[in-house]
This record gives sequence, C-alpha cells and structure tokens, in this order.
Amino acid sequence: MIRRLGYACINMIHSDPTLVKKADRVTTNRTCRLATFQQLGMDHIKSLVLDNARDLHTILEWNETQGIRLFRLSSDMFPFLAHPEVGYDISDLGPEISEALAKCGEFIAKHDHRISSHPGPFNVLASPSPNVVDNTIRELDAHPAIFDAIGFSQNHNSKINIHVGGAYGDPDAALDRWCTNFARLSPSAQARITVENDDRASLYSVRALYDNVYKRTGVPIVFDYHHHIFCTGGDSEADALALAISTWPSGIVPTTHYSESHELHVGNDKPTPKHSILINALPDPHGHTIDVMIEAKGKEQALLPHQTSAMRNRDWWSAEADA
DNA sequence: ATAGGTCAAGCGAGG
DNA sequence: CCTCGCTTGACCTAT
Repeated sequence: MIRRLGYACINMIHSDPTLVKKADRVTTNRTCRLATFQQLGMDHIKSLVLDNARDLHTILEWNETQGIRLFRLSSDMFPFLAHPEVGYDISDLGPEISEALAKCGEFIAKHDHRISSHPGPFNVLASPSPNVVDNTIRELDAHPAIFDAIGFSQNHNSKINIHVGGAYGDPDAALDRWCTNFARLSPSAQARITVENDDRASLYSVRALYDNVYKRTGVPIVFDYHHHIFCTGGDSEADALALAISTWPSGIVPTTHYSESHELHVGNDKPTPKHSILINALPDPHGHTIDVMIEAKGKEQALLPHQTSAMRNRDWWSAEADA
C-alpha cells in the first residue's frame, strides 16, 4: 500500500514564472551569487532566508489542503549555509527567521507532515579528494541544523538522502571510503542519512548498497524504482524493494522514489534516466507499506492526478499512521 | 519584460 | 573534449 505521495522542493502552480509574476512567487529557493553576497552582505542572505521560510509555510498549508503530507525541503533554502568562507549559523540569522522556521515546525507537527532533504550531487563521501570529503561533511552536518531550527524529529522519518557518489574505477575502495567518512559525520547527521541506488550500471545497486553500506553502517536504503531499471544488481524490482525496505528501522515507513523516463514519454523506445514532466502510473508497492516521493519535472502537477480519495482523507491516513 | 549567459560544489555517460 | 543530467533552476545583466 502506498501511504503517501510527495514531491520535491518546488511548487509549480505557485512559482512557475510563466504562471506567476516574480513578486508574487511562493518559493523556498531564493538564492544569490557569491558576488552579490560580497556586495550586499549577510543582510541580503537574511532577507532571502526570511522570504524562503515564510513561503515554506505557505507551501505546507497548500500541501495540507491537497492531502499531500510528504515534501522535500530544498537545500537552497539557506544560501551558502555550508560554504567554506560564507557559512553561518541559522541561529545567528535573528529572531524573525527563527520564529518563521519554528512556525513551519509547528504546522508540520500539528498536521503530521513528513519532510525530507536530498543534498546535491556535490556531496561525495566516497571521493578520493580530501577537500571534496571535507566540503561534503560540512554540508551534511549543516542539514541537522536546518531540521533542528524547524523542529523535526532526529530520525529517519526526516531523512538526509544521498548517493555514494562515484566509483573511480574501484567501487570497493570507494565504498570503503564512504563508510569511513560516514563515521566522521555528526551523530545527528548520521541518525538521518539514507543512501539511494544509482541510475547507472557502473555505480551502486540496492544489492551493492545492502552488502557494503547497510551491513557496515546500518544506513537505510531509499529504493528508487526508476534508477533500478538501469542498475538492477541482478535483482527483480520486487526483490530489490524488499531488500531496501528491510534496512529501515521499525516504526518508520520506508520512503521510495518514483519517476518515469522522459524519452519514453516523448515517444522514443529507449528509456534514459532523465525524468518526465508528468507520470502515467504509480509504482507497485509489492505488498509493502511505503511512502513515494514523485520525482517529476511537473512537481505537484505530476502528483495530483494520482492522489486517491483515500490519500486525501485525513481519517484514513491518521488511522494508518497509528496502526 | 524577457532572453541568454552564468553560477560553489562531483561524477560518469554520451556525442 | 564538451555537454548534459542529477537533488532542484535561479540569478543577473543587457536589451
């Protein structure tokens, strides 16, 4: 059974520049260039973050009206949060921002929304470059600060999801480095990290993650249905899903990712990793209870046609959540 | 107002 | 060798 559907970072109907005037956009993704920061200073970043934080609340309210209680927080919400030179503490941004973030946290708790994050592809714990690893650790350790400022529980319900990041011609050595460097993360980051299977055969299948990451670190695996097509590790979809689900702690509904191939949507025969704008179907939960993050260019517009009345029905999902 | 070039950041695939 | 795609386009300047 699919418990919830969610979408990532952007609400199209409230932010698409072809639909909404720039001044009226509701978005958590306001950022700036380094040059602009150097010109305008921290006051500019504070202004961007405050607008982002207030708009997050608006998006969450809209999600609630649609029965959408799964959402991915953009890591762009706090520009340069973990930048080697610019980096700052959220608590230093002032009471106005702290209050706006806490207000989001209260809404999330009250309506039982589930919020996650997915830091960018620059986060490579497996990198042979010490500098890349240092930057990654700084970035990943910054995410619990975001979650704490808003007020999420410190577990995999609000996950920080990443990929292993690279193979460098020697996947085993890369996996060793990943596990070694994982131990350097703060405990609050470690408690929330998940790993996701890759969309290329040269990288990491669910099976590879299970054997080389989960067994050594206990880090749960996020199953991406679409990626699995390109990197099966020899497992069927049902087997890979079951293996990934087995890595999740009890009491936390496993999250999965679902998307469809853009190439198939435009009439070509060969699927590629590129995401389609909308989706034609929902994935098969193969008898498990899962949450599904829809990764489609159309964001909530891809999700909405697939919301069932049961998903919109508060009584139903509350009962399920309690079960 | 809009179009086009640019932007902190890593990696691998494809042309 | 360069561009794209990924997690997620958005910023900024010129016209």
